[in-house]
Amino acid sequence: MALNNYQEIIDALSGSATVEDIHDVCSDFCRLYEFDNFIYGARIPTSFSKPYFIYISGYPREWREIYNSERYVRIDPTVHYCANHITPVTWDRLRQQSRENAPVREFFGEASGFGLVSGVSFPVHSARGESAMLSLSSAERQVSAQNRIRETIPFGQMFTAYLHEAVRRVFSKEILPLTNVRLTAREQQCLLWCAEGKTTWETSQILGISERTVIYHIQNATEKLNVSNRSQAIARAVAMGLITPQFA
Amino acid sequence: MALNNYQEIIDALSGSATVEDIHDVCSDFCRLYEFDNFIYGARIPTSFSKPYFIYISGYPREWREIYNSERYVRIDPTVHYCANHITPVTWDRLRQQSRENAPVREFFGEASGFGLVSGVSFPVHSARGESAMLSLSSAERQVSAQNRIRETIPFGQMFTAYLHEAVRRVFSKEILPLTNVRLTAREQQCLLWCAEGKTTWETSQILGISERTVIYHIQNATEKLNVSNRSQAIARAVAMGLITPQFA
DNA sequence: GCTCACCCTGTAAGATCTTACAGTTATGCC
DNA sequence: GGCATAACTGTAAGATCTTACAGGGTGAGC
Repeated sequence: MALNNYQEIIDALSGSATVEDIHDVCSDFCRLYEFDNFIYGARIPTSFSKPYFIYISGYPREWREIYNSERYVRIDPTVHYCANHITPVTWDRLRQQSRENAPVREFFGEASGFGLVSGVSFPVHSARGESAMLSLSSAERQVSAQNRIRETIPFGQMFTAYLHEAVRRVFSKEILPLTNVRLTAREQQCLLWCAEGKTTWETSQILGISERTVIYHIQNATEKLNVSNRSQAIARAVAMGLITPQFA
Repeated sequence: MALNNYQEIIDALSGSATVEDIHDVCSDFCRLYEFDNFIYGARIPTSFSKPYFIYISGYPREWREIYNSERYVRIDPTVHYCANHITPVTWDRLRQQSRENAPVREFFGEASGFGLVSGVSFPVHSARGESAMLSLSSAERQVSAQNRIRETIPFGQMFTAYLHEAVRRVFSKEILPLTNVRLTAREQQCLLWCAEGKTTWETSQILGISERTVIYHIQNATEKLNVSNRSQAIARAVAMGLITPQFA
């Protein structure tokens, strides 16, 4: 498959049905924009203590194994950056920012040994609390790759958004039961005011219904969300964007 | 100020210190990519029932007034789309999707009367639960504007991300006191397990501390977050990304 | 030595939430 | 009419959370 421009790549993403399809499209994207490798990671907020992770990786297996066993995710500045920002970042910049930080310097050094010399990382966050990132790497040094990387950034960022949507679609069977709960209007309202710190009685006054009915709705929401109490229902509902208010 | 490419625009955004500066950069962006007008809106999750809204608008004042008084935000499909998606969308597509929906058809028709004929909307979501969107409009019909719009999309999406960051920076005085709470490790842990549906006693067992101490930490977190009880503390902490776990 | 931030713990009364029991009403669809 | 869904309500025991009281301990930095 030869793809000539980003529009075809985006269309190919929309048509992908399996992880392998998506992997291939990412490889195509790398070829098109002259990167050597990629890795995509997503964190789905199915639970706070044990979220659901999705990886699609073209990185060397050996590096991935070292990365996991050494728990490099704790010091990997691309992960930390992408978890907290919305704009792309070049590894060069992260390297500069953490040049005082010995473990990070060593981390970048070790990665270079696997051909991950320079690169750029794209964060993306969904309205449902999902965080994802795509890193594109090059074996060239940043200096020579710099201009090419800079020109690629808009396309990489758009690609990352579509990539995450595609991943979400492909993994829908696994994550939909956990993320596709539908609450009724009353359930949302009761959870909303509860999340605002109102007691059951206060909520009943706000909504003009009895205290018992508020309990009833929150109980139903708790069952739908498959959680064990009000606090967890609120946490899940907020994380999943279920009680986000309208733009009004 | 004449800006020739998107990189200069991005740099100008980074240098902007006031809403007016940002407004000007948006106008420049419109000129550069041959759009006629723009509007940016952001929703900051300071509260669920009454979030904090930020608008930066180049739209006709008269249309904005009609929009507000008629509460068009309830039917505006660009708002609904951007609140739930991460990829850009052309108004053309939204129009097609809702061609069965009379109020939306009329909404688009009325907007056209103010020069808002065709356009594209870019959503962006932050890790802190903020939702924002940028709409770029053209007085041309979609058919003739289509190709230009399509080519602009990657740049528009990147611009939107940087725009939101710039807005966040400029409005930091207003929103930081509400969004920049720092919780200690223990406070985060106690809230996390509480958000996972654990009781105080269960949390104390997980963390290896007494029940009283868990109450103590949750109480401190509740005060820092300036909220009234555990449920609200969890809601706020989740919405602000304070108890998001590490990528591990 | 002092301050500060953080972590830790106990008791007890009262407020609030959870869960069990047991229902009524309205709407829309087959 | 039967069925499903959603909204609504009451009582009561027991679990859990909130708030008030009152403390002790550690490490970093001035």
